[in-house]
Formats: sequence, C-alpha cells, structure tokens
Amino acid sequence: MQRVSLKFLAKELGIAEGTVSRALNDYPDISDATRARVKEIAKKFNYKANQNARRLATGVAETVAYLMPPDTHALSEPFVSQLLQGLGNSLSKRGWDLLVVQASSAETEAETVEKLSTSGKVSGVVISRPYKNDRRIDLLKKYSVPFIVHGRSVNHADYSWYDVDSEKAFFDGVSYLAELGHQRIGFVGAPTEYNFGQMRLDGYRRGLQACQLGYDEDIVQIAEMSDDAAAEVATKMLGLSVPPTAILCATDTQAFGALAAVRAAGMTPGKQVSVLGYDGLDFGKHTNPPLTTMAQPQAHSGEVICDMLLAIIDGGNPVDYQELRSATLVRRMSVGPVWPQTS
Amino acid sequence: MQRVSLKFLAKELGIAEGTVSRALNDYPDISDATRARVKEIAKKFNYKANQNARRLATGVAETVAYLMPPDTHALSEPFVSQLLQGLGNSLSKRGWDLLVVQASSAETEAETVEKLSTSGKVSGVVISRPYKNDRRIDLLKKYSVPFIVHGRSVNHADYSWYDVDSEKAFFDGVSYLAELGHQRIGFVGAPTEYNFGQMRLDGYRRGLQACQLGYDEDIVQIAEMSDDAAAEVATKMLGLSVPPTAILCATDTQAFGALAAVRAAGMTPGKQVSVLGYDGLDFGKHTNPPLTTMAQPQAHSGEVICDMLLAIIDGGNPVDYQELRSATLVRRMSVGPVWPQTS
DNA sequence: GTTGATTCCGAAAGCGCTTTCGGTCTAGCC
DNA sequence: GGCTAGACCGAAAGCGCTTTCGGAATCAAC
Repeated sequence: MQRVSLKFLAKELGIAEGTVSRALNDYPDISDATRARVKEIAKKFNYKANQNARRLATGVAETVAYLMPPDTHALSEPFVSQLLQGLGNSLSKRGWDLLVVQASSAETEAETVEKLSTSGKVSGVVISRPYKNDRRIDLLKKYSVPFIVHGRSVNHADYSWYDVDSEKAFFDGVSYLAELGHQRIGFVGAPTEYNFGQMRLDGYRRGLQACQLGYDEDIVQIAEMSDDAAAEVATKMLGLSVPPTAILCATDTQAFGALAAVRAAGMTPGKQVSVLGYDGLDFGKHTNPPLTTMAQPQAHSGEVICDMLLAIIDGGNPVDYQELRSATLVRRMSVGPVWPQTS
Repeated sequence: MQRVSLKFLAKELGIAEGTVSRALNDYPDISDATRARVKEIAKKFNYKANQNARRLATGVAETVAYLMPPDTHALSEPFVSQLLQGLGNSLSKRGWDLLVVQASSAETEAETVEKLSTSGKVSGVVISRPYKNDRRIDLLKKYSVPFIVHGRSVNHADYSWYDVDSEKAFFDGVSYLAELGHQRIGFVGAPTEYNFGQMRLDGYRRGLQACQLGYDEDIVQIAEMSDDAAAEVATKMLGLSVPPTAILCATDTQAFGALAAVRAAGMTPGKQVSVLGYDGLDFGKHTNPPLTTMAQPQAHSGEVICDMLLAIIDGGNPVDYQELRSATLVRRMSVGPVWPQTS
C-alpha cells in the first residue's frame, strides 16, 4: 500500500507541496477553488498527515500525558478509568492524544517526569494523588511544562489543581456521626505521605475538636489503601476494651474492609458500629450493608481537568485554574445512631 | 532554558552531530573514548532526544495504542485499569509509549482506527471486547498494523488474540449448578453483538443440553452490562410463576444486580436462589452475600498481551500468538444447593 | 498604459534526529 | 618505506511536514 504523503498529493495535483499543506490547514492565502480541489483528493486518497513530522515541524506535541499513580491496588482504581475516560474524551474533541505514563517505581518517577518534560512529546501533563511535597511538581515547574494536579500538595498556591475538599468532608463526617450520638469515633486513614491522607486526618481531628471529642490515638490507624489492610486495623480497634462506636475511613475501599471487620466481629455495620466511607464509589450500594459514604463529584472531573489544562497550554495563568469541589453525603445503611450500651 | 539538542551537544564537544547520535545509540564504529565523552556530557546537560524527530527519522513510532471500549459503564471498568497498568508496565521497560485512544461513538470508531493506522503514530494497537464481526479488526488488517485483540471475534483464525474461554466457563457453570440440584437455571446475558456475549450464551445453552435441561427463553434475558439493567431483568425472572432457582450472569457487575434483585424479592442469594457471576472481580467478596464467580486469570494479562504484540511487531506471525486461558471457580456464598420447595 | 495594490502559489529552508557513504588517519605487515 | 586494512569520524541526505518569503499574475485606478 502506497504511503500517501504530502508529496504524493502534490504530484497528483500538479501543485507544490507547501500549497497542499496550506490548503489543508485552511490558510487564507489559498483560493477556494484549489482548497476544494486539494481537500477532495486528500479525502479520496484518505490522506492523514504524519503526526511525527507535523509535530516536529510545528513544535507542538498535541499530546497530554497522564501519570499513573504507581501503586494502585486493584480495588482503588475505578477513579483512574473515570479520569482517563474524561481526559480522552475532551482531548479527542480537539484531536489531541492521551499518553498514559507509568513510572516503574518511586525512584524512577523523577526520571520519568524529566524525560517527559524534555523529550518534547507532550504539551501538558496531569498527575494524581500528590505527596505532601511532590518531586514531580517541582520538576514540572522547573521545566515549565503546563500541568495540573488532581489533588493538592501542601504548597499549592502557585500551580493549577483540581481537588475535592476532603478536609471539610471529614470535618463534616465527624460532625454527622457526632450528631448521631457517637462519641468515640475511630479513623482508618491513608498513608500521610500522600497529602490527601494528611488532609483527611486533619479534617477528622478538627472535627473532633469542634464536637468537643477527645483524640485517642488508639483508634486512629493508618493503613494502606486496600480493603485487607483496612480490615486488619479495624479489627484491632474493635478489639479494644473500649472500642469505637463508629469508624470513619479515608477511602471507600478501606471502608469495605472495615465493614468486613465489623461483621467478622459478629456485629452489624450500621447498628453496633457505624462505618462511613469516602469516595462515593457506585459499588458501595452492593456491600453488606450498603455503604454510607461521602461522594466526590467525579462525574466529569476528567473533562474539567482537561479543559483547565488546555486553557493553561493556551497561555492561561496556572494560578487562575484552581478548583475546589465539595463532597456530598450519600446515605445508605452503614451508619446509624449510636447503639445502646449492652454490657 | 536552552533546549539541549544534538546540535548543541555536538558544538559543545567539537564533533559532528551524526557522531554524537551514533555514540549515543551505541554504534560500533565509535571509539570507546569518544562514546564515553559523549555520554558523559549528554548526562551532564540532561539530554533527551526529541521523540518526534527520532520517530520521523527512524520511521518507527515506538508507541502502542489501546482502544478504549466506547461504552464503559462505571462498574465494569476495573479491567481497563488492570490492562492499562500491565500494558504500560511492559511497554515502559522497552521505553515505548502507551497511547489511549477513544472513539467518541460507534460511527467514528472506524474513522479513529483509520487515522491511527495511517498517521504513523503507532507501531501496534490492542483492542478489547470485539463485536462478532468487528470493523476495527478489518481495518487493522487492511492497513497491516500489528494488533492484538483482547477477546475474539467470530472469525479469529487469522489474527492474534488473548482470550479466556468463557464458553467453557459457562458450560461448566451450568454443570456446577446442576450438580447442586438446580434444574431451572436462569441466564442474564450481555448484548450478543459482543462476541463474548454470544459465546457465554452458547456455553450456557450447551451446558443445559449436556445436563439434559430444557431451554426456556423466559429465563434467559439479555441486559446491558450494568447492575441496574441486570437487576431489572432478574426481577422479571423472579416474578415468573415458576422462577429459576439459580441465575447465571454474564458478568460480575450484572451479578451484583441480580443479587440485589433476589434480596429485593425477599429472598437470600445462595439460599432460595443462587447467583453465579463471571469475571472474578475482587470486589465480589464484599457483596451481600459474597459473590461466587468464575474468575478470569487477569493477573498479568496486560503484560502478556503486550509481549505478544511486541513479538508481532518484531516480525512474528500473528497466527502464532493466540492464547486461550481458562477461568476458575471462586466459591463464595451466593451459590448453594437447590432450596427445598416451600409451597 | 503605467503604477500600485492584491491574490495566489512555488520554492526553499528548517524542525531534530538517523544513517549511509566516503575519507582520513593510524596501525600493521612485508 | 610503501601498502593495505581497519578504525574512526565528518558530511550530507533525508524523514514528512510547516511556514516564510518573494515572485507572477490579476486587477483596479489614475
């Protein structure tokens, strides 16, 4: 199959290569007649410009990269597909490409970002789940690659991000549980190297204070973001001489584990012990019992993030693109009023 | 920041551009001394070759594309992340890129594939969930782009694919239920435009025959692959004058819906009515009750698929790369022996 | 009928890299 | 010391596109 190039079309039409190019790209200095002629024959031969050549010539990559979080456990991933879908969707409208990049490990992550930034293959990048102080963000700033963070690091004043106010959510979560009479509220947290882990913990603590409840480190446990890890620490809490009557979890996946732990302890979540999650995974309606959770408005987060990024690439000031959404409570069955003391 | 190019390095070193390039690419006609010198200074200036230029010059894209299935419902997606992760992982070892491509709709899908094939930006592509007769496959063959299908279309003799033998799985699934005494086994299927939908249905029918059970179209229903759609048809079955005592579902997501339908009908899955899923989603252990399912060995499917594709790109014959795995039963709680007739 | 402004297109340079080809230079050999 | 072989590197072409620049042709106007 003859590779159909610009040169080929030019020869076919009997005009210059450059002219064909300009016609195809709607330059104003091409007559309507030849433009039509060119486009027709281009369609006839099913011409598609070689992207590599085009990108080399124009210097714009027309590609954005998504940096996959390195350590995704199976259960915590739905958000990746969601985001990807949204990104891909918005990007394809503009005819751009979506590159999915993986760092094999934490060490190579910097290297990966560096290569991405300097190899000229992307116009922008989006990263998820930043650490408190994220090396990747520094690098991206250093090379002045347009980027947007899905989440926030500690110092997030000078770049663009999209986040859900989980600190507030956890503050509210505690208040909600307290209103139901819970005085002893446990917390299953995410690793605090992730800033969201820290923020959710902070929200929890502030919530306790506001409700005049004491902080007891026996019932706040950090766990990996897997159901099993969460189940383990939840079981530990439940075994305390004075166990919590409610458990707040940093992620829904962890909440699934907590649910399992409660059941394993012979109790019913939502009755003897309440479990409140965070994320709003659809799947939560199928757990036993259905999980009450604080839902992120992740409906079109991918699209929103993409639009923000594109705006920055087009010259917008990153600082103008910072979005803080808020979570909403989805009441299902895993949270109930404090259970009357039985002993 | 000075863009550090080959030319820059050459000037810095006082040698020719081509020489620098060859040194960096380990050509044998460069002395060890200069090679070392070049590499050192390249590292010092943190040189990364411009990918677009490199790809244009070599004519190899070093990129593979994954075509996202267009209509993914939220719940059915974990497999996408899995696959992507595996693909990205294997690819990055080789220094290649992963492009994620989305067709906005079924109509534009062909167009998308065509553009992908002719624009020279990919060396290979992988597609998921083929239709019985898949346009995309025809196109890919036409343009002789190396590709591999995650799943199989009806005529799958002459291309490369990776699939799980779901027909056999459903055959076995029926047998398993029959052994537990179930004589009236319902089926919630996936749209049969997808070949996997058809194959699973076929497996179910063959299973019935083998167990000498009759086929009753009242209890075989096709539904979209969402929990809600499945719940709806399951509810319908359950309302029959002679309802099924077991329901086999084409996907776990649908099984989640079936579980909900059974509970909504005031019965307990695994007791009055058994529910058997397919996919082996981790999440199934959290449902009420935990879902018994036939699990795909999707552990490293991404890596495997990637290796197969790479082999083909390197000149392998597609026909030599066809892998059929088999599913394994994961016994949890949603399937039990047939319940004694109560009426 | 000349001039000046327009319209439209051809020619050519260049994007940053790879790769071939040929030439120089050293070493080895008789 | 002359010759042949390698070893090593420089020069240049080319990948397929974009974009600038200038020239030819057309047109209007005096």
